[in-house]
Amino acid sequence: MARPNKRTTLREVAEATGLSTAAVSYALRGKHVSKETEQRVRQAAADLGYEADPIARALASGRTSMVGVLAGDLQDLWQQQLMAAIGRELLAGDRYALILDAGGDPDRELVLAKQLRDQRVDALLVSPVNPGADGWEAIAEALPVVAVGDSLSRARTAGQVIFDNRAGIDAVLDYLHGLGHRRVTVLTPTRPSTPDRPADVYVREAAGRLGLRAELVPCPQELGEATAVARRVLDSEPRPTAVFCFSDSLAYGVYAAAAEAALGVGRDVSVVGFDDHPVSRVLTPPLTTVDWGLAAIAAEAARLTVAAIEGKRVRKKRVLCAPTMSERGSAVGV
Amino acid sequence: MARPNKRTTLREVAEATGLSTAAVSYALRGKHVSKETEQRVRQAAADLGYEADPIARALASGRTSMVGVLAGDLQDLWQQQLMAAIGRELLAGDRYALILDAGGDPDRELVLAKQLRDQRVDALLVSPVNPGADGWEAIAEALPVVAVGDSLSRARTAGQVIFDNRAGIDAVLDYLHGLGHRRVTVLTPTRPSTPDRPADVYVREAAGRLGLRAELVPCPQELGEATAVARRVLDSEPRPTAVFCFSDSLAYGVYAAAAEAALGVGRDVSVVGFDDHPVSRVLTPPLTTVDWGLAAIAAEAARLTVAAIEGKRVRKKRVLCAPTMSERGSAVGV
DNA sequence: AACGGCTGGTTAAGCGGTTCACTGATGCGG
DNA sequence: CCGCATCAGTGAACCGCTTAACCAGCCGTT
Repeated sequence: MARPNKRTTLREVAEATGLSTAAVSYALRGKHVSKETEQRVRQAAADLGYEADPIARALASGRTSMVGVLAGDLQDLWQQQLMAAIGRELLAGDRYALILDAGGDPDRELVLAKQLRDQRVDALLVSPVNPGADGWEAIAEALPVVAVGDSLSRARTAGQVIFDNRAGIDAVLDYLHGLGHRRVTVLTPTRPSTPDRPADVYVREAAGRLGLRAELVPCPQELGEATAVARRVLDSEPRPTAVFCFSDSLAYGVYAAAAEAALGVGRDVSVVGFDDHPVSRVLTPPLTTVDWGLAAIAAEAARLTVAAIEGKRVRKKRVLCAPTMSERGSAVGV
Repeated sequence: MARPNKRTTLREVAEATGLSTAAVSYALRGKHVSKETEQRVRQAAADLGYEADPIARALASGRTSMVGVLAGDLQDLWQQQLMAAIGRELLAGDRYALILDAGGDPDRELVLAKQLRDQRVDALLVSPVNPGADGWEAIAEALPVVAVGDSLSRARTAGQVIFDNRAGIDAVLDYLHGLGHRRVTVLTPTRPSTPDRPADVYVREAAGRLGLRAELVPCPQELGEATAVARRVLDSEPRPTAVFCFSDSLAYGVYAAAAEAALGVGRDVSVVGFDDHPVSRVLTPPLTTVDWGLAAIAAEAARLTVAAIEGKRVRKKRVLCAPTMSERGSAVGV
């Protein structure tokens, strides 16, 4: 009763055409009716300016045409880019992205996921998020879940777009090792409750293999806080010769801290990022980073999600994204 | 019928307590029932794990607890930031942001606004968007519209958060003039169908007043395209001594183009931005820009929106954001 | 004693679609 | 010419919640 705005309803179209509401409903979705009445109904609907109410439709059919998108941390600029791209991609397919931001808090992810499920979204697209916790099962049971992220998730999903993190990490550490670096600090996103992420393990393994000292330091994505952490890292004795950041956002913090300390990035300290955000190439020196192909990721994620909703069986439920090193000027030999 | 997942329904709670569904409905919203039954119902609901279905509720009540947010162009990094902030802000008030991106296409804005209306969002929050076109009236009639943007909109709105664009533009051009610049190129977002935006007018007026030559050049926000445009600007003869960009994203394009041409920003050409995106301070030299106070904007926008939904009368329906020049190293005297 | 006014609750009518089960024609092979 | 499948279309039961309208007590008035 809240909004007494008179939308034209299905019933009115039915009356106008002298058909039953059922017939109209079918006709508008091109099912089960003769070509002729379909045309008649379409015409009448257009004349009356009828458009189906998504809410009513959702209640009756159980479908909403909304996809819940759960972002791990929208402070991360790259994730902002990804969300924007996913939103566009879904909209192109006449679906809406309901984007929620866990703000880097792993405990929050599940709560938000449940909220999205209660909103009756048709599917859930979780982006860099850790679906390791219990409770995800219950959600995956209720609706298709597509995961975009670091590592293969053993949870049941309708699809996964995976960054081959091990390959990316190996590539970067190999690269740094080749340049002669032996003391590397690795800035990782803060994720208090998940101490043993695969990424951390990959780093340790690669470091062991290469015989270099890699110190893992958790770091918030927000620039101010990242700068503060980077400040401490650059102040530490002995100073690492290189800093490897798990996201370009974190690398920006290192640039800021280095500038404050009058240290030259690419001269006094090497920096490598992990995303290839557009602005990274604008920095001085341009940030050497790892490109995952954001556009493709967004497209694949959307494709898998839509396929899952429509119940189509997809050829590849798992898409592996290979890393490409964008070698620029921020990392040099010691 | 689509999802046969058995949620607990209101009816089940009613049966469990021996009350009518109406009583339960009232009780859970703390209305019209005795303290005692309210407790009893709450308990039963908790025991059964009942949570109201938002869709059914929306259909019956006409309220969805979703706010439609229309972004003018999510290629702009600052708008990404703004959307993220608005999303957080609304979520904190138990509302969801349904964010759609017009991608810089003014013709698209109205279409998307209508889609949001049809989704029965409780309110519409339009961010840097031009609600000048016809058709907005019809939307404002159907639901409260809050505008965040450059200029005072004469359209009926439930609230406005306005960047005092004239003040910002004056400040920048005064500043550049004071530094001795007389030939300035102004990069403005592309908005084909709105040739006479207030901002353009402000620029012309200020330029006239100060006696400096200001050339307006439209430019897409996407970095690659912005770089291309900037390239042409920097190649032109005579080269402008300063480039004033209507968003920091555009300024990044100028940085990129300048680097290619081996021109030093702040040496061979001055650059001023218009947003103060976090990374702007990380560039070399740090970008001189105009800060509007993003956090406050997001908070005010959310406040106005929520107030409008709840029908509260607000004290200030119009919030004017004053610009602050963040004077850094990218603009210097000629 | 009759009356009016709470209080705490019930009944039932929606909200605007979807979809299942069913009916009346029509077409068609045998 | 009959039985049977097919096609178009209808009726009505939902989907799960909100809310206007009504009702039965109970208490305090005049």
